[in-house]
Order: sequence, then structure tokens, then C-alpha cells
Amino acid sequence: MSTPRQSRADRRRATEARILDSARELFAEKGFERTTIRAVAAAAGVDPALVMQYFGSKRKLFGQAVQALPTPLPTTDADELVDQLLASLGLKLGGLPEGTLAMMRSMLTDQAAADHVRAALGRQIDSVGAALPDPDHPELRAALVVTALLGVTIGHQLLGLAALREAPADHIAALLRPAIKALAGPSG
Amino acid sequence: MSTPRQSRADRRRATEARILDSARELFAEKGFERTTIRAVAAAAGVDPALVMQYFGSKRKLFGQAVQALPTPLPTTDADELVDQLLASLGLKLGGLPEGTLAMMRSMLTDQAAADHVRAALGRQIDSVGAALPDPDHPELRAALVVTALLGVTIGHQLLGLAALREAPADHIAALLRPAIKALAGPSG
DNA sequence: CAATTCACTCTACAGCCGTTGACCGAACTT
DNA sequence: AAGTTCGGTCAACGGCTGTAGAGTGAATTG
Repeated sequence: MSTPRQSRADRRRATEARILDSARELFAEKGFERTTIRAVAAAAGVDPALVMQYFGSKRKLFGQAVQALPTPLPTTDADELVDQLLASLGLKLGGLPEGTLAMMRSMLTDQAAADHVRAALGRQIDSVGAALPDPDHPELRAALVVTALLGVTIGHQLLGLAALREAPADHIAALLRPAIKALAGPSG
Repeated sequence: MSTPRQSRADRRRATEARILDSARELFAEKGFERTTIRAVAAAAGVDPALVMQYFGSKRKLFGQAVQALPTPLPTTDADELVDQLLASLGLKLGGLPEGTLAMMRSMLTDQAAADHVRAALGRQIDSVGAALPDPDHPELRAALVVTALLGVTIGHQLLGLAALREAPADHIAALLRPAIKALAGPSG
């Protein structure tokens, strides 16, 4: 056979992607500490040493597997701002990208993940604060908006609270909207 | 000397308390996984084997060190309800008891802690839902109230977001109150 | 004062972890 | 067809973990 069933580069790309997928899934399910390289390798049908060879270390694998939390581009329109925030925290559409879930799952026990999330939330708070009309304490109000939504996301995606899982996403969004507006400022 | 400087029972109680204090502190700071029995023992000035001897296992030590998340007794008065919720999540007064912090720190990566927190939040959601006037979806509204406050607490106590740390607690409470009322129902 | 209890320490085991380096065989190159 | 590259495996290391059991010496008891 002069034509191999699969080119070397193709195989390489495919297994690398398989490893990243398994890593994302396990990091999202168990967090950084409790996810072992051996488990990722087994889920990808591969030797643990290969994971090291491709990604260098568990930390670097984590870094490649997760994605940065998206910072929304807030508009000055309050309604649109609410929608963007809800979407960025996975409360609308099909949920968060798995890499983001992995990052959030690890943020309370892993220093690096905590730093990353803190920075991302800080950026989000800043931009939300800048987009608020101009009430008394825009920064604090923005922080409350973002962290309140973070809590709903945690309860929904990470803790799996029944009361939230059973509710349709746009229903949740509809109930949250007036509360967020109340937080954003007295003028609405 | 017929009078020992310290009775055996006293010493026992004292070191047991010292171990529990160290455990609470470390579990709150690092979570369940990253806290080692050796570290707890070292912080308490004691041999690791003694910790095992007194508490049986790391899991049981964790169980003794953390406390159940308090379930507030909600009144039918909305203002009082808000205050009770804020207090129960550490947003007023001197903050959460350390055992609760430890539990929250571990809730995203430890199955037992997750179950415990889920149950505690579920109870809180039920009682809050029962206390709401009677809007369209009391259970869902209650879940959103509780998880939103959970998020603020996480951002404040666990992530240490600057925008929240710098704000006085009663100021935060004042801003949150109208938002919670908006969540609780259209009637206020 | 002799005997016993018990708070506490020492030493060690077995298992899992991240990580490494030697190795193999199939895909490429010349 | 011979030589090289490289995706992938195998076996092993050192370190850290939770945990167990034997031992020690001071407080207690009779």
C-alpha cells in the first residue's frame, strides 16, 4: 500500500483534538485537582505519556482546554445589556462552552483558575459599570449585577438545582430582567 | 508533683479543638482536596496520626469541621426576609462562620460538599418560596433570589472581588434590597 | 508505690499522582 | 529500497497522600 489510510498530520490533529475534548469534559465535571492525566488519556484512548508529550504539563493542558470567559460588549441600552449578560453566563441558548464550565468548576480551589475568573469578571464589571446610566455607585452596582448572575449560573450549571433546571431559559431571563434593572439604577 | 499542670481531659479537649480550628481554616482556604491531613496536623502542632486517631478519616474530619449552612426562618414580611437572607449568606455583620466558608469553597469539586450545599440551598429555596406573597412562580423566583445572593457571596468572600470588598456591607445590602424585591414578585 | 490508662509520636506501607526516557512500528523522504 | 521522522506505547522514577500499628511517657487509679 502506498496510500496510508490516514496521513500522519491528520492522525496527529485528530488525537490532539480527542485529548482536548476529553480534558474539557473531565475538567468541567471534576475540576482541576480531581482530574488526572491518566483519566484524560484513558477517555481519549491514548497513553498518559502522550498527553504530556503534546501539552507539556497538566497545567498547560488545562490552559489549552479551557477558554477565556467572554467579556460582553455592553451597549448603553439597558435591555440589550441584560440580554448580553444573560447570554455570556449561559442562561440563554444552549449553555456555556465547556471550557468555561471547566474554568468555573475550578475557580474556588485552583489559584490560577481563580485569578483568571477574577480578571474576567473584573473586566466584565468595568464594562458594565461604564455602560450604566449614571447612578450613585456604578462600579458596585455593576459588580452586584455580574456576581448575582454568576450565582444563578452556578446554581443552574454547576450545582444543578432542580428549581432552576426545570425552568425554561427565557422564563428565567424574563424574571431576572426587572431585578437587574433595579440593580442597575433607580431610574431603570 | 501530685497536681499536673493540666488534666488529661483538658489537654484532650484543647488539642481536639486546635485540630478542628486548623482544619476549618485550611478547608476554607484551600478546599477539601488541596487540604492535607499532614498540613492540618502541622498547623495544630500535632502528629498526623493523631488526627486520624481522633477523627477516623479525612472525610469525617471535614464533616466535623464544617457546619451546616443555616436555613433562615423567613417571615412573610419582605423587608425582614431580605435581611435574613443577607445575613445568612454573610453579607451583613462579620461574615460567614468559617465552617460554612469551607463548605462553600469545596462545593464545586467535592461530591459530598455539593450534595450538602444543594440540600441546604434547596431547603432555603423552599422556605423562601413559601414566604413569597403569591406571584406566578414562587419556587423559581425563590431559587433566583437565593442563587443570586449566593453569587454575590462567592464574589465577595471566596473570589475577593475588589469592587465588593471595598464596599461597606450595609451599602451592598441597600443596593440589593430593591433587586430582591423585584425578583420576589411584581407587587413588591 | 505499683499498675494501668491514654494522649501522643514514630515508622512505615500501599496506592496514586505528574512526569520522564527508552523504545517500537508505521508514515514519510531521498 | 534504505534511512529518517514521528505518532504512539511501555515501564519506571520519586514524591505525596491517607492510613495503620507499635511504641513511649506522663497522668491517673488502686
